[in-house]
Amino acid sequence: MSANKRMRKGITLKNEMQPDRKLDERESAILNAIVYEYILTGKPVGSRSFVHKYSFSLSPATMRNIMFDLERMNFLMQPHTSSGRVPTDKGYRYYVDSLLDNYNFHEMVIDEKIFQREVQLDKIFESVTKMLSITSNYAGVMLSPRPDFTVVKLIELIQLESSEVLLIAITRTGMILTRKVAISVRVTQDELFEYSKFLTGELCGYSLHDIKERIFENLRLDKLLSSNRELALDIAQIAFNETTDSTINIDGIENLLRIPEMVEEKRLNSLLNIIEEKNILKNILETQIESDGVKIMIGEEIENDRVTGCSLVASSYKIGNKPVGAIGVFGPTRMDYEKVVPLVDYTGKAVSGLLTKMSK
Amino acid sequence: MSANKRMRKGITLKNEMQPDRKLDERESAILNAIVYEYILTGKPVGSRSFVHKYSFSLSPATMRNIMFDLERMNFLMQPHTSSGRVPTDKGYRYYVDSLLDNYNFHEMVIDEKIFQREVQLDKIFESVTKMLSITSNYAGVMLSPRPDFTVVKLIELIQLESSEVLLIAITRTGMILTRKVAISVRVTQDELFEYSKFLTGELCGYSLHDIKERIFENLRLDKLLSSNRELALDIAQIAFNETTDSTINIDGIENLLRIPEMVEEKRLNSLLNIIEEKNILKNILETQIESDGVKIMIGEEIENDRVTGCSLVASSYKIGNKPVGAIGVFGPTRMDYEKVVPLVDYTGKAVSGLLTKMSK
DNA sequence: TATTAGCACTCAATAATCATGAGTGCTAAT
DNA sequence: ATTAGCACTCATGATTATTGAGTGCTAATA
Repeated sequence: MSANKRMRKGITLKNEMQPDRKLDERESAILNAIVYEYILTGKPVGSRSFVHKYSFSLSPATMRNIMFDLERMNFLMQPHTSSGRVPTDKGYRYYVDSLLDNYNFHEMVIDEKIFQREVQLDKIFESVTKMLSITSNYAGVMLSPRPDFTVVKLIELIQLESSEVLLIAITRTGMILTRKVAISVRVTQDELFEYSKFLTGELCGYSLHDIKERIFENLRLDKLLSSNRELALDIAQIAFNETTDSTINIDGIENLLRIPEMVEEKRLNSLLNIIEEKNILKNILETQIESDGVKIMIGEEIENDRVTGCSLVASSYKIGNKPVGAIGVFGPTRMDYEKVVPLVDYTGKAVSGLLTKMSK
Repeated sequence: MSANKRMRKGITLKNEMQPDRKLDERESAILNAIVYEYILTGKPVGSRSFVHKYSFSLSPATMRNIMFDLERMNFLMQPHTSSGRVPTDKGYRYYVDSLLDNYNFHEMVIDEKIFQREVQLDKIFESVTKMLSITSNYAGVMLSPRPDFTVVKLIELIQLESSEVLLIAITRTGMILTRKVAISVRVTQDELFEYSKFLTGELCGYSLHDIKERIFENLRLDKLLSSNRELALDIAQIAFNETTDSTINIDGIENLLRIPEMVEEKRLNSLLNIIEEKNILKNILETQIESDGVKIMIGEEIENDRVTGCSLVASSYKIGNKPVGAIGVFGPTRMDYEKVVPLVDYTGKAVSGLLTKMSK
């Protein structure tokens, strides 16, 4: 008898994980409902009230048996004996995967004008993160494109001091990079103007990365350069050599501080770590650039010792077909995925569209 | 009999504030020691242990009498009857004023190289706030100079699209302002180069404020302008018309979250308000620009409903003799003023020195 | 007259006890 | 396979005592 079997296992295997098997339809529905309920209330889900609240035509006892099975398969856990059940990371994962399977990523009503009003790129980054945090009520994050892979459109040199030149590079997306370069020779404003035209001519259309890696070599090899042009190249080479790294924007930390469970010891520490050391989130987001669509990292799936009990819903965004950066929403494991997932998905697509349009 | 007098007042006047009078030396010393002790421990200071710890040659009873007097004069208060005393805002104020009187603002050992390594202005702002927060263990804040009052050194126009021009203004302090301006006429790169020279010639040496308020008028009145120059002026006028506001940098909020008393209800709210709405701190700091030296705002002295139980130690900084911005340390009222005050003072002077040097 | 010892009183904080109720697992009946 | 029933667990919250550091006031003292 399976009740017997269950009983015996209940005694001997209680803490042993059960080999994975496919959940039947009822189990699946119940697991998802439990996770849903827990996300809603934050309280361990117990058999009696749960059966009642969701009008399952099941007795609490049966529910207990099912919950017991789900626990043995590591989808659920009990904070302490004789308390209700709480989802494990694996439980959340199951829930989220079902969500992603079923979700119809249809249009959402986010005003695209938020984006279109902004002109300067870093303002866009700011307003996107702010929008993400406000509409999700968690923290919004955005990883800017690696400037390395943005394409230069225009280069301009300006004299600052007799021995200092400012190089301004404007990219297709409208990013403005400025670099001061010290020079030893005196040059006139008119000469600089010439250099600018020369540099723009040679470097326009290439990415910073290409410029750094190949262009200078090629130019120096292929052509007989006048000493003037040589100097122009020197300046540019110094300017572009400095590594430019992508930046991370985070907004809405205060939302997280308003969530009671985030202010508890370990999670508060995760949070403080993240405020203090933005690179943590940056590294995490960087792993998401290459993957398509919405990606969700739950609890320990975020492989960073300093972050526990948190989740990240992320999406890359593209310029044309090339993924260049990522956005996301960061919050507690018990997050309203149902709301956040489509938000991140939609925003990612909107940002892609906008940047693609801008860089034409 | 004064004991009698005290007694009677103790009954009838207990909660009535006593008119101000000058504290005698012993009272003064004791008050300061109480505040000091409270800053140290965070626990209400009681007569017995206090007398013992600080080896006063006084009995606890006498100490109680003195504390009673100090309470009547509103320097101290009791969280509840029969608990030790806690400083009021006025008590902190007294303590801090004594500190300021006695403090010898001698050299501190902060590595000035922190500043000198940075070239770009906003990097400096970031590193100053970071430094303030790290060395104080509270939150560091910095209000940038009002760009309005920075002096333009150079103007450069760059063609972006056929109908869009980028104006770059470089200020004496090395700040780089960029503005996109839409134009209806077609111009060549060479013409823009001409305009740039013209604009630099006319506007160099004036502050943004002056440029906005007077220069354009004057130029248009005094000279017969070619239509070209007219266009150049139009572009500049549009670019400069956009109000540029000073920015606020805040760093080290996480330090505040590590202080238990800051995480309690009302103060946590002050904190959240400040994270959410940076303008609050900005407005507060703005009131400090004009005042010289270190200013301290304690508790309710910060006249903002959304901030309670906090203090700000601030100092303005100058370019030459003109105060242009402010820095500060923000933390709980129970702050280690003795450490923070000289830090802010020194940093203010260092920033002044640096900016003054940069703008020469 | 200023200080202090002594006393009665207050009150926050802690620990100890108890009741409650929502939960469990297991057995046996359906 | 499901469920009713039962004994058991345990977090939570209320209640009560205990303790200890504090107070204010009186009366004695230097």
